[in-house]
Amino acid sequence: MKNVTIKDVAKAAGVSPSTVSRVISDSNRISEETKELVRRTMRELGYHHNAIARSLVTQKTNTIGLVMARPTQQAFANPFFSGIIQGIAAVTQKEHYSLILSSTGDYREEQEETLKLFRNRRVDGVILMSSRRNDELIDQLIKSGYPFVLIGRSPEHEGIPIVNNDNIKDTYDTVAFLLKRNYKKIIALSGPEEYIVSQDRAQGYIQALREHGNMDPEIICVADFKFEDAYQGVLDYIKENRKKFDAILAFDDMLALGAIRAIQEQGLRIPEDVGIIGFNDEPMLSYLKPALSTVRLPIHRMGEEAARMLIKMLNDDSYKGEEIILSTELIIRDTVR
Amino acid sequence: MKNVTIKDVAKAAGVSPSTVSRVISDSNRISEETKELVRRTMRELGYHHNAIARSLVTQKTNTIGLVMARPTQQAFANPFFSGIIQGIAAVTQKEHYSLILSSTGDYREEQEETLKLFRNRRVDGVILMSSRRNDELIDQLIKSGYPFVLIGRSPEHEGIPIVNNDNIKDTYDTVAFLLKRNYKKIIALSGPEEYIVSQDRAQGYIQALREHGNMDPEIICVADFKFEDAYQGVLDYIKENRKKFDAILAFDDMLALGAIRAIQEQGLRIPEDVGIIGFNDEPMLSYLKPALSTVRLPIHRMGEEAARMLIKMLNDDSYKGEEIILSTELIIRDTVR
DNA sequence: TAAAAATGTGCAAACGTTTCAATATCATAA
DNA sequence: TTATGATATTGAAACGTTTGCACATTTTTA
Repeated sequence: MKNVTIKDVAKAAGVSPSTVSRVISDSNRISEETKELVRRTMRELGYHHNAIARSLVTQKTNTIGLVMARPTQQAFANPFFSGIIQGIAAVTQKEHYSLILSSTGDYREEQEETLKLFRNRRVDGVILMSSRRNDELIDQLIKSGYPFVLIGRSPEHEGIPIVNNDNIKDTYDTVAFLLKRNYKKIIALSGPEEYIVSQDRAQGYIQALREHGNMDPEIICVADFKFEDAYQGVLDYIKENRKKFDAILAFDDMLALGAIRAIQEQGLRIPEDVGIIGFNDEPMLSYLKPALSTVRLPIHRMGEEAARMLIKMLNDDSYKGEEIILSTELIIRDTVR
Repeated sequence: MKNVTIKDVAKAAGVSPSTVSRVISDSNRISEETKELVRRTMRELGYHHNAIARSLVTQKTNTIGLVMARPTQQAFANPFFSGIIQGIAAVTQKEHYSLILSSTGDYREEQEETLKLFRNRRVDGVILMSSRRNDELIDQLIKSGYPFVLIGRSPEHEGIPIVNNDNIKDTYDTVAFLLKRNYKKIIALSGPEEYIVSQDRAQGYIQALREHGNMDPEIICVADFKFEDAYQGVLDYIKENRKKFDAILAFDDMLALGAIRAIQEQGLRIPEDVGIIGFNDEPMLSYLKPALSTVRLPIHRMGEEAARMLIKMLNDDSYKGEEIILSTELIIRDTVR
């Protein structure tokens, strides 16, 4: 019941361990007959390579890490992250990489955990699933020369490998669209402003309003990208201001869901009294009634591209990654007139 | 820029590598002064242990694998799995285990991948996120003596470590509840019957009807635990049978969502004309209108318990795991009268 | 005061690979 | 023939730990 090692195979086949190793890597310095013999022996003995031992000498783990960069609870509650993971998993699996998940309670801890992943040689690289202002983790990774790809962007770090959509432009366009549909007073509903994605969308929103010169921007910022927070936030806003808006642009579908709930509860009609557009296109919400209009992000694809890029970086020293900006699509369903 | 190893620390501190190693493991055979000295040296040199090298000798990876046992796409589309992962991640993180994600396109492939995880010594154990009839993977794992915990159950394998709810009973109770609320003709809406969870719920449903002796069971089986399939399935059923039911028990919230959509589209009212209950209590759906009534599973907790059990098995040879059956809670919201 | 026990440390082997450099074998060219 | 170069194979070191055993020193016991 002991593990079959390369040495066992070597002995049984009457060759040296180095030969067996070369057969495994299909080196062209080994004759066909020997290869055949060794392969047969491996099969007979039930040999399987030991990834640990291999990693020790090659200094590669063939593993990439996935760091949420959000509190676990929060991250998993939002289907956006599941989509990203799914995309990443598809690629890692195909490329024979393992995927390890790192997710902790808070940002500080996560930063530490991520660095440990590298220092303890558990991963060859990581994918960061979101970024915040002055992201120290990114500083550290760059300083240490640890390979990573960011899903999102970091204004303070020019030229790092990222996969993203153009949030400023996408938001700008969406606001412009709402104005064209004759909505007069559009407010924004954002998650925590420490995230770059919140900032970028806010910027696009503000810019669009300014350029169309017809009103002041107004952003409701809630504590988390969750419907509970959005629900409460919008409810409070309505009560305080006695309405005073006819459209909400939510920076996330979950937020949009909360907004819908609050609005309906106040007896306002969607989309007649208030129009709503979200972000992400969480599939489930297209089954809502009214079905949510939203800016569709190629979420799955973003995960794929990030994984592909990272793996390429790991295998080609001359490749330092790039900036991939994917385009989005405005999906209009029931929540705008 | 080279990696600081135990040897470097040893040299710098003027002790032997074994002493350094013993300081790391906080052996009580080392004097306090030596420990202090070595620790200081480690800090000064910026030492971090190499998990790979450690694993090679200890024959432990401190890593557990997560196998979906569902096609990737399907698994991630259902929030149930995110919840489980979240629970598992919480525990692994606390116990300093790494979590690796295995998910492939199909069952066959996944089986192979899972065994590889063990054979290539990447994991110490795995958590299986669901089971099917005559699950061969489970056979193999048992045969090879690889530690695992199943979330769910497998009728063919008595006494294996599992975390589950009592699906038969829970479904039975739910049907009984609907009957008490005076629903007369309850049909079931199930996912693929190859999954044990589908079978168990079907059994509970059938049993409840039989014992209350008032009608024949009728189960709509759709291809996947997804709303699209449920929507179409229920639509077809209504059209074929010109209704003929006043309640649907969906074996999953996603299915319930699809059912709601189909029913509303046919101009039937919920809950007056048709009552609906789902399974899982996906949080998002409580924000639906009408808010979904559902059997709440302690999803997060299930993940936690599974991880805890597995880790205990890995660290205590005498502990072979157990059967943890968690209780559920019927949450009544708007979709039943 | 000698023997026994406790305490602290080091040596060297082992974990299972990969890979550099060296060697053995054989056909080819001069 | 003999040197020349391919071709095929091997030996041994290295990757960074842990750990059983031996050794040396100190303390305790009788």
